[in-house]
Amino acid sequence: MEKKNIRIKDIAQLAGVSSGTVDRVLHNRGKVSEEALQKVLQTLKEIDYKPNLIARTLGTKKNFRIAVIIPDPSLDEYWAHSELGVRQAITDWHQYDVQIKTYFFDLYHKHSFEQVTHSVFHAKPDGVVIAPIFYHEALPFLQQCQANKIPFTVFNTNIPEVAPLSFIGQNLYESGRVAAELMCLGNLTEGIFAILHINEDSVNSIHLLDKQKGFEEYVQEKKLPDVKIKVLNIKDTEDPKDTKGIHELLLDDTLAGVYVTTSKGVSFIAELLYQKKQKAPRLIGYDLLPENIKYLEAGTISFLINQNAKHQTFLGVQQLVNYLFLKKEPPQNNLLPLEIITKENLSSYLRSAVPHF
Amino acid sequence: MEKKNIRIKDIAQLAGVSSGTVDRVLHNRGKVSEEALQKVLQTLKEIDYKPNLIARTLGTKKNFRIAVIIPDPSLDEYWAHSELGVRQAITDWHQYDVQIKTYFFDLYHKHSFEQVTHSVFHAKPDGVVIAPIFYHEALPFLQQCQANKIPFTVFNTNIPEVAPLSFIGQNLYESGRVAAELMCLGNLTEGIFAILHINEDSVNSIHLLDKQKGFEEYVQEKKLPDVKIKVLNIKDTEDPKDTKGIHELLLDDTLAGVYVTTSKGVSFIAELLYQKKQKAPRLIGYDLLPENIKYLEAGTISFLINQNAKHQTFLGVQQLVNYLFLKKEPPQNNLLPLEIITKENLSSYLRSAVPHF
DNA sequence: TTGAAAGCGCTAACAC
DNA sequence: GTGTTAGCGCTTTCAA
Repeated sequence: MEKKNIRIKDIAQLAGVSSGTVDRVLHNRGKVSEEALQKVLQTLKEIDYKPNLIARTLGTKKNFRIAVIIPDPSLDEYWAHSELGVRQAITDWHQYDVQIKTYFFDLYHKHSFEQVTHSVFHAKPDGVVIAPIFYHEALPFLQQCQANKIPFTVFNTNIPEVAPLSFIGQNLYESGRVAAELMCLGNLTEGIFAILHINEDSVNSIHLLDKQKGFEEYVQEKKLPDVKIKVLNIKDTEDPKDTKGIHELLLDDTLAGVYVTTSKGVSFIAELLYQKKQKAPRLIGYDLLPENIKYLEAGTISFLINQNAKHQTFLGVQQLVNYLFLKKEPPQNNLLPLEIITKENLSSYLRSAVPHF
Repeated sequence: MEKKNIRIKDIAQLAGVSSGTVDRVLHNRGKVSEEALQKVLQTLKEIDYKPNLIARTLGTKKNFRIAVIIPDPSLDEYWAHSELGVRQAITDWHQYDVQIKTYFFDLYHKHSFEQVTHSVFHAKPDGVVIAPIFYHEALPFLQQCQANKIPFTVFNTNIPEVAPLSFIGQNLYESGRVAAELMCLGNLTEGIFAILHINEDSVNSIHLLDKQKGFEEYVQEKKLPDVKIKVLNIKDTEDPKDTKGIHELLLDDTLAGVYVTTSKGVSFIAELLYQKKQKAPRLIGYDLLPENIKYLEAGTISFLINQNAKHQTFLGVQQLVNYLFLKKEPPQNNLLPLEIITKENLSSYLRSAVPHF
């Protein structure tokens, strides 16, 4: 019963070679005679060898440098959360020889993204974690990484063409469906449902369309003849020209619900509704930003769908480091659950920390 | 910048003692002179030493044996999920010298619980993970563990008196509030709300009362004069005497919602509602049991609150092993989020696995 | 191409 | 009490 674990030494003994040779075979580092190779492969086939990852890590002195590329957190609450995930990872790994360096780019200027990726590439890190917001600019960079065998994990938005080590994110279409479902709850089945894309950095808009599509299709499937869906794009909430549509919308008595597809936008609407103190439409938004929490607790926002920026980022780094450090292959796709946050379950979410690994 | 990490060796050097002494101080194994102790403590205060957990693990040859005590999974779907968490942990740790043995007891017979705890205690494991369903029987056992310095983590239901290494579970009062909140959504504010405790093993009933209280208080706070709450206890769904009340209830036209506090009970109600094809009251239950999933997808069940048995159990084992193996103190309380599952976000939950550590 | 051996940071046994 | 030392399983260097 007390099966001792099989060690490289054991394999060496069984195969009649030295442990060095076994190691060379295991990592096909070459410099192994055909004969020795066969002997080792043979014994490997016969037994179930699982390397001791802990010992491996200790044996490898290599000090990794990994680069995390995200939007500047000081410009955006959502990305501020994301950065917390990096922070977490940094402190987690600090004591080992893993240096995690964060590179910020300006969410609103693709040029700054290009600059950042250039300097990252120049720094030749051992791995990259990236939120590839700007598709067209990210693509060549990631291809470069690929060519140079720099592994990378991608989160927030995927770029499947470059086959990242892993992708962490959510299914946005389903996210839209969930929002629609929550909107329809309790026979809220007539009037206007508004979909608001607020303060979208234009690059993001493609993804917001996925949410919109999910929302629309759900409503369509429900066959609600008395529901009208209205879509509004608001570039800048500071610009009266842009917000005029919103004010009109909110005055409409038949407005039954508002779905804001961006995390930062919903508190703007909540604020307006809160001020006007009118019969409030149901309001659904994203993420546990401080402002959003405030209005969720006040009851102005009915639901928040949690995109869990912190967790996404943390997982991205985690999986990359595990891969580099422990040679542990992560799952290729990590679609996180679409968490529904209400006034009553909010605190249970705020309490529970990001899982530590 | 390239601060090398501080090793025990470094501390020894700084304090002018040997690494053996430092180790003794760090783990207060005694056999250290007051003088040496002070010198080491002093340098420890001056620097920020973080042990290399990886090296520590490798250095400790001890092979741990840990016992997991849960209800027999073959008797109960909920606990079947729980066991999956143990399985996960077993495979995770198998290759290291951690032997995890599961002990099942009969959920419906406290005597079997006693028997199991006896044999566990007899086996003198290095640690225990337990779902202490039977409070009165669990208490003396855990006190025994305490006295014998066998660390233990507790999940599902807490026994704070014995100060477990950690507790993993949910806040049941809040859980009830969430259920009530979901029940009231969309102005479902008149008629009967039924709270059903179904197939409760009598020991569990105390905890179900927490849920009930949360539900009732939420409704009370909402001040809904047209809502009546009805509480039913159904011991055995096979017993016509017990189920008579249910059938009557379901015939009542003013029945607006049904909240089933146990994970196994809700599919029974769903089945009845499904058959009768009547104007369905809103149905809320617990957990992603196969039957429950079926009725959630069919629309008969509106919401499931996920208690995440698998994750709870997995975490329990995980934290104990981390403590034993890496000497990593877990957080004392782990109240997991109250996850709201609907038809539309279900698949996102089914997809996402238990986080691997 | 191969084997032997040092060493990663820590633990624990063993002399002194 | 204290310092020394031999591992833990793996990687990696260095002779042979």
